[in-house]
Amino acid sequence: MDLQPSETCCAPVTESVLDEGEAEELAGLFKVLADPARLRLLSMVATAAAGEACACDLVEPLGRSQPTVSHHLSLLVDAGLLTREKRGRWAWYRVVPERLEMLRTVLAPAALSS
Amino acid sequence: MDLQPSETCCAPVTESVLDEGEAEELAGLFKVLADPARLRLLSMVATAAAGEACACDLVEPLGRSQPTVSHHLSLLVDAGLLTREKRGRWAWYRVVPERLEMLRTVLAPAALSS
DNA sequence: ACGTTTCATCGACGTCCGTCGATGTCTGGT
DNA sequence: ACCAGACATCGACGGACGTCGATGAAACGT
Repeated sequence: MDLQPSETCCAPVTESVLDEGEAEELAGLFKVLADPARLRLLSMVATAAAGEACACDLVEPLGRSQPTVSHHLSLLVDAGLLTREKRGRWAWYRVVPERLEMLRTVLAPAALSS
Repeated sequence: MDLQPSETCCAPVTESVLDEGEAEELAGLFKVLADPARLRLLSMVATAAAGEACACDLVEPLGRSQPTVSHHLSLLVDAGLLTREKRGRWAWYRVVPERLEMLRTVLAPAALSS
């Protein structure tokens, strides 16, 4: 389930009715954000010093097991919201601002109302 | 599960680390958007003429049963994304732009990077 | 008063998903 | 070569959720 390819998924929800495909793709993206653990991980990485965070520093503050944290981070990466870079034994994560911007665009209000 | 009361849930995800409560509340909101049927309903109401749509006009284009459509609309209303007004035998729905704007704010990039 | 229409609610079923312990994989140090 | 540490993957369990048919509630027309 890799969502990255289509960087510009859909027009704003308020602009035209989404077809099944667009809706499915967008829903998949929102589904990744629809979990408190993943939202906190995203938030932790976003606010980390130097703009990146090591997975080793996320397990304890999140309060979940290491496999669970790894699982959630993988989903965030697959959704294009984070990037993973392995350096030595550690994995470093960064947010992808363009991806957040894309979601903001989708939620934008109608440009002009009739 | 009524989410309306707190109109301004959280600071942007990129600003400070969300605590469990904020994350849970935000996740609940995104969960409502994390379904293709609900996204299409939201889109249909948003693009409807006069800014409102009758439930009777949403069942057929969505391609789901009437109870299912009603269920999804109720979730959207509970999440504060739609309002419902009953006029006679019909139920009319409108989008709540402030709610979408709130979500856009949460996804906003950091104001300034170090 | 009765039937019809519109919509919400209920109960049930199947599937998806978050979670964990156990295990595998790779890296670096001794 | 061996061990230890960091992380990903696997398999399994339990709960949450989308879906539908059946039913309930309310409003309108005749």
